[in-house]
Amino acid sequence: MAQSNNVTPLFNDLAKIQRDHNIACQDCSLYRLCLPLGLHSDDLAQLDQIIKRSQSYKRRQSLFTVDNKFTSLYVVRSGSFKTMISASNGRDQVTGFYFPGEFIGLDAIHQQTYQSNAKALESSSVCELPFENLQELGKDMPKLQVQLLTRLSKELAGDKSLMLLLGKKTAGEKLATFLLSLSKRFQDRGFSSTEFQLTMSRTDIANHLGLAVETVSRILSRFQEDDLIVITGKAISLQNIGKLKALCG
Amino acid sequence: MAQSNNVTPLFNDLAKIQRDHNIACQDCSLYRLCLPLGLHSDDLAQLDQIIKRSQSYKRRQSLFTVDNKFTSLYVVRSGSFKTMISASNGRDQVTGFYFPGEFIGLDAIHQQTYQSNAKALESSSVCELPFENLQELGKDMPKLQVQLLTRLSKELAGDKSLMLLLGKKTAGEKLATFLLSLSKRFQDRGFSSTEFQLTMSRTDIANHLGLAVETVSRILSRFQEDDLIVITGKAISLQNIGKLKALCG
DNA sequence: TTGTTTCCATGATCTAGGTCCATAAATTTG
DNA sequence: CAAATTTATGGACCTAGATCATGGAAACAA
Repeated sequence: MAQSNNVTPLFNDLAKIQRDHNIACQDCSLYRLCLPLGLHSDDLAQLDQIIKRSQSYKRRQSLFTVDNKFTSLYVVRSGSFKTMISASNGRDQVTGFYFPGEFIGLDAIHQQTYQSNAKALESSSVCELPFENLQELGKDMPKLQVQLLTRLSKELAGDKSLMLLLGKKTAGEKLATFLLSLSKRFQDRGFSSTEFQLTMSRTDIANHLGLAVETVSRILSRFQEDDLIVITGKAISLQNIGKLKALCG
Repeated sequence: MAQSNNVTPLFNDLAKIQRDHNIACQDCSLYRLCLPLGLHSDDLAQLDQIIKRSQSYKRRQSLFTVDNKFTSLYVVRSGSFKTMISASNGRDQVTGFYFPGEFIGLDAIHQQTYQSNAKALESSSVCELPFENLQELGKDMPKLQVQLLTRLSKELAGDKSLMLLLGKKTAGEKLATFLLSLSKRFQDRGFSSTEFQLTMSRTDIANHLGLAVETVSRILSRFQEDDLIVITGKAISLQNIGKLKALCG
């Protein structure tokens, strides 16, 4: 492709990438889901200045790893990430998946070191928010602080639900709940709530839900037999959201 | 006891209770663990004014229940609490236990309604922090905001560890991890790290760890046979913290 | 193109821990 | 205080889902 004799498409792609990455918060399609929500335009301009945009990560590349010094919060701009923590004996737990507009690193604030490994699931990009600058800014911008608290609180509530899932639900209920949670998040982001890509591997899903990979495969096959979903590789289509909801327990 | 002809002990008890409950933040034994950490004394005085102290709850009494309007954060002053969330079919999950100096209700900020039921495990008391006042105060008190963020972040990190426990650990590992987590928290509060009361029922423990009550009983008995612990009803004594740590996985 | 590796699906077996039951101890109530 | 209820323990059995094993399909490298 680099030696293509027609240079226009490549040029356009690059231009588009530039544009997407340098876009100001107020023009960003994620505005509604992201930190600046509710800020006045002059506050927004200040926030804009401290954000480091345009950070790209390839599949499997780490955003940070456990015990790295905590410097910044990250907001997913495009693509997706997973976070993992490890038990002393090597077993690990995928603690979350993160999609555009979602924050990564919130659990690092209290210790000033990152508490997990964060890895890109596909080619992805983030906005980096240096925490010190953010705090500095927050002093004169109460709404920013409220937004941060809200973000943390939301993730906390989500994790409590996940505890219910991990502790009390059957394999089928876990998968149904997981698929609907993804559906909801994609819908909130303006994507289809019924057709999307499972950017994480089956192994990641299994791990996250406290199941074996084999179980995930089997249940997904069963869901397919029951006409609840159609799966083709990583692409999934939810055929009967009502029944899936009923299965969540 | 009310008709005791010697009135002095009762009078003293009441005086003590009064004193304990109205004590100012700066004189509180929980100061080090609580919100005011790092505030200057005039800031502290302001915080003192918005705190509603002296709220007592009896065993089983609710601090709040799901979907109640969120108005305040609570800090445990004495005693202990549990929080629970419910699946649609009645199964529920104990999402946390809370001891003196710990915050309850942080996951309610984002929805403005409480996300769980919070119940006293014994006669307990809390300090109530009306959130609006707290936010108002936070505008001129950056350190207060940082403290709040830190609190949230800490609970978030704890919940991620709990996900690892629920998803990946065996029954024995779960119990060992749980006991050591309590031990650590009591130690931080200046209590014994080896001798304490399990104020929650075996059922609550089982539920929290994603186990059956019977399993909890059996494992605790096994730990006792192996001279790791001594249990007498709700009182527990850790005999071999080293071995317990090794069992955590 | 052909290894090489990673990922996914599915069948066959095994087991940790759940469920069910009975009893005993502790706590609450009247 | 006894009666009633709740809470704790332990045995017998069973099942959901883990583990083991195999083969095929993508993804990746050389």
